[in-house]
Amino acid sequence: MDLGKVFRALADDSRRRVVAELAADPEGRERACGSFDLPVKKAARTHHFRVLREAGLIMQRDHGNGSAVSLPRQDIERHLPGLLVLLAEELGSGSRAGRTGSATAD
Amino acid sequence: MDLGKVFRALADDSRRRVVAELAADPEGRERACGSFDLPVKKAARTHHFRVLREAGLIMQRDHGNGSAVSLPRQDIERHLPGLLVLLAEELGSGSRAGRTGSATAD
DNA sequence: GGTGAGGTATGATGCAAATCGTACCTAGGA
DNA sequence: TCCTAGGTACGATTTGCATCATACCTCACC
Repeated sequence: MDLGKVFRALADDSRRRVVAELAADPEGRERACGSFDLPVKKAARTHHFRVLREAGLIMQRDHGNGSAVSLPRQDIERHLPGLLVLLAEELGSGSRAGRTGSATAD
Repeated sequence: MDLGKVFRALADDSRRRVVAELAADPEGRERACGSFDLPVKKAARTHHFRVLREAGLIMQRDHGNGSAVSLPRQDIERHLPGLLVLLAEELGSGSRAGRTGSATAD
């Protein structure tokens, strides 16, 4: 697992958002690619999913008509322990502060 | 602490190397800025240190004549638990095992 | 005071990445 | 069958970033 690819993938807000939303689901369910509310057009979205895939941060399953992504949690937790929690936390604090009294500005 | 800045900072090999080398020192000592063997000129090195500083990944102390950097370990461990271990590990495995052609980085 | 080494600031340049439009493909429903 | 919706492929454009050369600054040392 290439740390360079991983960090480059996560450097982009849209891509980080995708992984974070997947990580924030306690059930770890698959999500349709179109279900992410990204501020980009279709082509760019496809591009982002490709970058995430090549970094090993998502798995993509093709339905022909549509496709869905999910998180290889075991792989990620083994190679990048703590990362998913981190991303999920950022997501949470972005829309609402839920941390234990630590209001220190990020 | 801005995850975007952190990941963008760590997306660059030279910068990741700096943090990794600092993290790999069990003593957590300060290091002179010039003591890192980076394949770039002075100006680019200054730039990299600035990016790392603004991401909160290093502290820089100025001597007028020279300057030294160190790791705000507590801060990093609190906000990004596990990161330093990860980087130090990459450094260790990178120098021994054949990484994909990164020795020609210039 | 002069010199040299280490850093920084600034402007320019080249490359990689992000985005878009468009064309195309596949599946499902009218 | 035709139409529509979700994805992908490809080319073009733009933006951001890494890098450099150069000039300047600050200190240590002679």
